[in-house]
Amino acid sequence: MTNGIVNGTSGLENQFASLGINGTKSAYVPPHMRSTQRAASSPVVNGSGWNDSPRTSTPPARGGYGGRGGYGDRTPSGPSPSFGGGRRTDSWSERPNGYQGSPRSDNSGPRESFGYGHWKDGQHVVGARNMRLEKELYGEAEDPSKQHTGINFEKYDDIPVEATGAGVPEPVNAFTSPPLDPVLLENIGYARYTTPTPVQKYSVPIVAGGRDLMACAQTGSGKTGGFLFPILSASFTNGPRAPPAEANGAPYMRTRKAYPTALILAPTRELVNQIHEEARKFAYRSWVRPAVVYGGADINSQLRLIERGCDLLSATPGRLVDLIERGRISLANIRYLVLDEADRMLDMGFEPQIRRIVQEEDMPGVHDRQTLMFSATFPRDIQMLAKDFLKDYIFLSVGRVGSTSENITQKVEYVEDNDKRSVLLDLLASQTGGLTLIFVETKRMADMLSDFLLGNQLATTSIHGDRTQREREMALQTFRQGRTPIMVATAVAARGLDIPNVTHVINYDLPSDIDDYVHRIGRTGRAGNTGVSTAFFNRGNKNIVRDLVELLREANQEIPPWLETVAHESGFGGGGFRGRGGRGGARRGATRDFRASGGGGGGGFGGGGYGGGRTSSYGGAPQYGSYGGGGGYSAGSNGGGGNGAGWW
DNA sequence: AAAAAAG
Repeated sequence: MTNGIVNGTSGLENQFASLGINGTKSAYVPPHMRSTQRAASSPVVNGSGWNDSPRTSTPPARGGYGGRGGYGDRTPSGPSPSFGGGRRTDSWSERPNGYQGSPRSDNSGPRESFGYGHWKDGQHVVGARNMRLEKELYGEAEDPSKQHTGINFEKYDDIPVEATGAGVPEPVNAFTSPPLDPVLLENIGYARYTTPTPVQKYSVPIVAGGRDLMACAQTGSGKTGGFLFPILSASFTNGPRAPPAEANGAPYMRTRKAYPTALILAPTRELVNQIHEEARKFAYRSWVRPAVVYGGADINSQLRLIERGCDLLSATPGRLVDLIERGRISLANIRYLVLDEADRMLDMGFEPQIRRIVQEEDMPGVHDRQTLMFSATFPRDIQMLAKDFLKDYIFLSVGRVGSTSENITQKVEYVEDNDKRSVLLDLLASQTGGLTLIFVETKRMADMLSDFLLGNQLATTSIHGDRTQREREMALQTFRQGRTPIMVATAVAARGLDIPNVTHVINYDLPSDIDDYVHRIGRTGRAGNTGVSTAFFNRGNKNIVRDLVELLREANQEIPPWLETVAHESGFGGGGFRGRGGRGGARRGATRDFRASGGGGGGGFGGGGYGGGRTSSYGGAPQYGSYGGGGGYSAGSNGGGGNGAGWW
């Protein structure tokens, strides 16, 4: 049994492997060689007779799906309203009830059925290709808003990974079958993902091995794929699970209740929407019907949609509870529970709702499901809370432990409240291209500031919780498209949103919690791209200054001397009480497996299985060795601007 | 103290 493994994905053994020295592992392909080699000869898919399927960086042309049979009917007819009877068997449960998976969401005519698969007689019947749908899901090869190119693979392989817990499996180094289902590999190819990110390399075998997971990974590091890939892969292979018989014995087909097998919870509506869109990409042509529910939108249309298929459900907590109360969704069939932005989901505002959904409805217990938690930050007290929902989990930490990405150049400027507007205008005037996201602390300030910017002929939109859902989604859309390249936002946009081409995040108001800061600036510098963040700091922000300085130091950022002085002077005073009971002096930022640092002292470890895992930091290959200047932001504003320590 | 999440 391995109690703890510590690995860097560019560790020595991998370098040896690339030289052919280590014959036992799959050959390591240097990052810069991967796409070319793949396009030239090496098929991604192997081990299941799919080697003849062409794979290039673009989806194969129609008909290029030249695989073999074995998936049964792949005729263009796709699923028709006629199937649905008959008996099936599957490896998840044996129920002679003729259940064939979710109702079709493609019952509007044969042509519309293209792109949707089904499960029949223990076989995954993959739907025919649907070029219109593919275009919608994956975009054009040239459309940058639909894809994640620019991924800095060189940097990915310098990212240290730390996995602790009993029996950590070896990471995978490529998208291959096994362990991934061939249908999923096809979809990954359509989405033009070529190499798993570090979090995916680990999460795939961990989830495939039936383990629970607490994953702490940098923003923009592929967390969504980290849970969607293993869940969808297993779902494709295992087929649907028949819903349990209702207590009243009524045949389930007569109820209009949905029985998802995977549930993904996230803290904002927009994030849930984004996850759902990713799920649609990777569930393409399979039997799995992704669905999404969240508040602020018409519930009846959501009800109609989940009636047409709801196998993998992305939801915000409030609307989900509503639908459970209405008897339209049951969690009795859940196999996989995912908490995205898990530290937020278990924070004061959400924890009671989460507890209700997970523990007080009909969801299978912790031993009868797999639970996965993901976040960029994972404070120790939240980890302790999280153990209620996990069993003998593996803790995964990707990236500089508990710190932010060096892809982001972080600047801090001293700006009095009264000067913020004019400094902001100067800052925006010096912008060149790219999108700018401006964070403020209150909804009212978001309105006022966006009005102010609009009054200065700057194409600006805003997003916050008092705007209608329609307005929120429109704001996000015009921002993404660059029609309003400036967006003023509250915390609603701080987490998880993946908006390509955000080059600048401005903390017009600093948050009081350093983790909020980490998530906010994580809206830029995504997927290996670089970005800039600027924070306006003044005496009102003393409460965050020590954590901020510490964070900047860990991320190898320049620290303005005056800021260091302030941090020093605030001593014990600033921090102190954080309003979140119990957190007290718990060190923030340094996100480690709390089990490894004496966490057992407080009441033992729930699962009981954790023997002696240890955490040690990865000290091997030079991390971010090539990161040099950062591109012209180094000498700038921070030091000079006359912000002496005398202010304090 | 504020934001988010049900209506």
